[in-house]
Amino acid sequence: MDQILTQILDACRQAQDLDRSLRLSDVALDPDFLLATCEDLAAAFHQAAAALRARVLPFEPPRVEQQGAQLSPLRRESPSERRLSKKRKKGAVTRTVPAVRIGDAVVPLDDGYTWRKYGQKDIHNSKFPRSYYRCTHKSFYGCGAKKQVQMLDDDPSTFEVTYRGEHTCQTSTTPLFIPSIPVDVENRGPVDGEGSTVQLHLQAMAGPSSSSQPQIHSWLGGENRGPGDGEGLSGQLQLQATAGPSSSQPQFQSWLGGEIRGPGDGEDPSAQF
DNA sequence: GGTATTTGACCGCT
DNA sequence: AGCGGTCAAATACC
Repeated sequence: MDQILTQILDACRQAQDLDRSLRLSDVALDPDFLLATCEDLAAAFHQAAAALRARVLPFEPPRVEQQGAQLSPLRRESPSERRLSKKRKKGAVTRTVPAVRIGDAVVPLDDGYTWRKYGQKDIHNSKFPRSYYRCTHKSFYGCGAKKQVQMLDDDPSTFEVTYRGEHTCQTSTTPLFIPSIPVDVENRGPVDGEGSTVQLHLQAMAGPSSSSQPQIHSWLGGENRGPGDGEGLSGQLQLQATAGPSSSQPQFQSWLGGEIRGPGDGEDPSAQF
């Protein structure tokens, strides 16, 4: 548990650092810096939340649409996908995952498991290669879980992730894409003696799907800048941090929109994220 | 030295 | 025959 608390506190410190940076204004004018920082923050809180879920909830596989389920009308199968779907084995499940930038690399949002890459292939009629991963604990626990990751041709900010097999290992953290429970973490640390409060609120927002929405936005310069624009987005992860008791406005807001395809959209919003 | 990643080759399915 | 999925040797990284 100490390790989880350390993760949370580290994330909180990052948020406080950003708060200070924003007050200094210079770096606050750099959208690239802000985007990178927000994404780092999101990843840090995400990992802490995953670790907490691993403690709170028993093991549960990712709640995702079943393979072969009808796709959203906004997301038609490409020829290659149609071909692949014929070949996919029964039981495989696919979902779209927002991309996050970690350093120079763009990777799918962490799903809470640890994976080992064992292959990569260029796929016919796809611009981007497909990567193949298996559970890191395959050798130790004989865990047969695998996943395939591929960037979408028409939306490089989104990855299509296909899961196969089930995790039999117990050491992996519980996946992030499980029924949402609001997580509120308050850290009333002695920073600057002001009793700064950093709140993390992860919540799923129900609504009609809209795959045309960009997946990740910086709060500066984007078309979608806040909750108002978020209406109608499905499966959004909201990360909002406020710092300082005297703040009359949020210091930053990062919106990560992870649309989840399939007929389940809107029917069972609690199953998203 | 151990572990993870890369990448060409191989195999099975359609 | 073409393609996707996996293997395994080579390489990189810690």
